[in-house]
Amino acid sequence: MKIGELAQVAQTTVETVRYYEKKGLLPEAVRTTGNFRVYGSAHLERLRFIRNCRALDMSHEEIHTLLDLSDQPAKGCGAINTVFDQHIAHVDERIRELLHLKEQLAVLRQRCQTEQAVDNCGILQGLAAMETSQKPERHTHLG
Amino acid sequence: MKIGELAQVAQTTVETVRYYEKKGLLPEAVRTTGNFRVYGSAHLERLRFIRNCRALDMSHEEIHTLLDLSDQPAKGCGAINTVFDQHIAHVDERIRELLHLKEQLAVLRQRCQTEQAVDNCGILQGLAAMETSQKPERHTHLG
DNA sequence: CATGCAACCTGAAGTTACTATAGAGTCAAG
DNA sequence: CTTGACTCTATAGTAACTTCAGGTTGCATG
Repeated sequence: MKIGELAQVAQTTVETVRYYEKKGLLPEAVRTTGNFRVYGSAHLERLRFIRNCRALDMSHEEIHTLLDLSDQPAKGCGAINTVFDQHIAHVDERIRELLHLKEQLAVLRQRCQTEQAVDNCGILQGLAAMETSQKPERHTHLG
Repeated sequence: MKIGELAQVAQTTVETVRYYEKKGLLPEAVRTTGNFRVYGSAHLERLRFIRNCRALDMSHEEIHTLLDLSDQPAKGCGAINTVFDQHIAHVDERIRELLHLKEQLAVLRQRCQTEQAVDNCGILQGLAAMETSQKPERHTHLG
């Protein structure tokens, strides 16, 4: 099949497929005489795998690692489980961060219940006065 | 004060300060004869405000809007509250997304409790077989 | 006075994971 | 033989910075 069909059955776009190839997540496809890419079921499987990992918010780096590991059947799957567990930890971390943010936002929100003059707006006052305690170190690739 | 001191007291970096100026979040600073930027307390206040908004994961666009609104004391703070409420909704949405992810990850994780041959790894099988139901439409700027 | 060094300057490129655009080539149908 | 859908490459844009290269400024020391 050609790239359009591949993209469609894998629920993604043509541009994304070409992008994955350029980034080395998908192996290069065979070309027709007219220079069109041609794909088989192995490509489709791999692309589906990648898209599923992305749907779980894994980074390309994580996916690359998983693909490399699964291409080496000699080794067991311990390393795979490790990558997976680390990713779960990323997600947990980000959830904790966001819950903390939500709390701070709720506190600020309470400071302005009614429409007022800007000078009296409790939210603005809070935003100006807050002490930036949180350092923006990201321990996760999740935004 | 010069840019280094400003950055330090506002808990950020020199590069970030220059970046905010270029992007129009911070007004341009007066320069010394040697072309060094010089800042006063108004700049510091605004920079702190921006950093606090960033600590709450607001986008530059949201911050820009807030700054514009607070520069117009004529109007009330209704619009400000609206921006704020929308941001809270962004955070909530992202939390929901991540909780959903976490659930899917947990299910997958259960499929491989022990070290095995790669071919038998339930996680890999799951990643290959999953149906990409979730479309990656982002209703939030939070990654 | 020369020299060293930290702090400052500008402009451009790199980061992530794509998306979008421009301009050109391929191929099957009418 | 032309139309139109599909494909190709290469480049730029997105968010919010960070990093880098290469060049000043200004203060202190020898």
